[in-house]
Amino acid sequence: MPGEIIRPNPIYMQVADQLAQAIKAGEYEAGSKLPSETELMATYKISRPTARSAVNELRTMGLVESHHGRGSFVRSQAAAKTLIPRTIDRSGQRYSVPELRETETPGVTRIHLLDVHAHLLEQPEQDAADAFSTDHLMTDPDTGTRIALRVIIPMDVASDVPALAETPDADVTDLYAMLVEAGHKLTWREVVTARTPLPDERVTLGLTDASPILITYRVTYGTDDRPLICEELRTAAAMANLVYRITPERAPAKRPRAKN
Amino acid sequence: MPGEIIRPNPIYMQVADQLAQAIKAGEYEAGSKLPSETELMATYKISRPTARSAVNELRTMGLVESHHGRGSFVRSQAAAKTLIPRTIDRSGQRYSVPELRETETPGVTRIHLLDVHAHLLEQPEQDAADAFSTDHLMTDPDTGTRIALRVIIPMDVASDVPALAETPDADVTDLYAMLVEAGHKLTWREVVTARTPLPDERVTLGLTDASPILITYRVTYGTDDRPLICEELRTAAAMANLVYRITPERAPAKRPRAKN
DNA sequence: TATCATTTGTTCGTATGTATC
DNA sequence: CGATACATACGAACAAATGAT
Repeated sequence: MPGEIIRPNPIYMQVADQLAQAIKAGEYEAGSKLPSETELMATYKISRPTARSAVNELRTMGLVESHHGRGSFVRSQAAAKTLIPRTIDRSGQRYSVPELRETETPGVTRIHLLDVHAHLLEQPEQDAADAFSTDHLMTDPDTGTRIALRVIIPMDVASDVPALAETPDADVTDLYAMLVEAGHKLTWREVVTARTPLPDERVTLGLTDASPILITYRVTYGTDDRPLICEELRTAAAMANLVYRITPERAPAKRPRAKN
Repeated sequence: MPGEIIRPNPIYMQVADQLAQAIKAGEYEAGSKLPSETELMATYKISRPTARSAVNELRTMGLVESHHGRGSFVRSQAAAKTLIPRTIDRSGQRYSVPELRETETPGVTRIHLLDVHAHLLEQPEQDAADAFSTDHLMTDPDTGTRIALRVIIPMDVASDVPALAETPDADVTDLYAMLVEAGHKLTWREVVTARTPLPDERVTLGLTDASPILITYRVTYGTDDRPLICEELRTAAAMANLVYRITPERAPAKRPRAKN
């Protein structure tokens, strides 16, 4: 039994803990109002900064959301979420992805590959290659959920498949078709992570708080398992979930992809 | 052009923004020390609470981590992460999942189905059914990353397949085998989300901060697309990523699974 | 329409505790 | 031991959004 912390937890943590447990236990219904900061001050005999810190904890835990001038409200635990299917449909030699409503016309820029993309596209670390980068912004018409999609096409791939260089902002489905046209046999792998959004991501995704965003990197591999293009999708985890269909593979743990 | 916000952003946000951009631009190397709160107070002519708020933003964004008495340090952006393959291997009639090192002997409890699980397992909302719940805790021996896995087996499924009720804490691979033995033809679908950990999750996953955790719900479907069991996996997104292999489907967007 | 009380958001000041070097 | 640095906590004031009067 190694050194447990004897000193009691900070007050704001204790308060946050009690409120969190009460919420999880259903003592506050979804959508109902949390006690105001003034009320918390009274019931727990604490100062306002402490009360604020406690509520702040609940906010970063995603349990409540606060509204200026109104109060803090319990988030519904199972809110209606946009389900984003991460599947690919096949019809003959054409591969299509589930459609998403495009909000703006995509913008194409020429960039140096960042570390993450360079690693996924198996580019040499130093002297990272140039690439086309296309930013799409989609919106779910039902829920208003925004989804950002960035498509990365390395220059060397664009050289081999000139159609890509002409319309790097085409639909992903069409990009796949161009690669097939160029004689590639396509396979896909996707890596999923999550993090708290950066300030500019909050703006583009229309987020009001710092709750986590889901990020997926989908890499398209061509002949000889050569990585061709990378799609990076970002969306608020509280608004949308990803859905995968898992198909059993015959090969025994093919390409486990050694650690970074 | 509707009302853009003219009022400048809060000071602490502006400071956090500038620091965040500097970090992203590589002006602070990974592992290097951020200016101390006192320095921030001087350079930006702000008070201590404001400086603290700015650093706090960077902390919840996962860009820095603070150490009592030492300072705040820039997190390495591309830390070595455990890659968790979410694939299923097939060998004859046996389906196996990639192995994870078990840390503790799993504990089995009997529970009422929670809303999320009930929804995924398509149980009636009211009078939610009972279920076996098994908690596994795994650790990546290389990185020390902890992974929590919970397996949910509804009672009605356990009744139909008595082997499940006997050893609900068996390896998932064996659970699949029991279902196949009972005559089921298995398919899988997985839903991925993310959120900030609750206090107790921080303890079980050994987290020091409030950075996001990845959560996946894998549902195993049997004959007639009947949902049988649900696996819930949780791990820190900063420590581990999920890897999927995407196999094109012939059917056109089969079962889009209407929104919640 | 205007006013007012309530509530959260931001910012300052100050003090003390505690870990690190 | 002392200097530095972050963590916690209190008090105070004003701003801004909201909803009711």
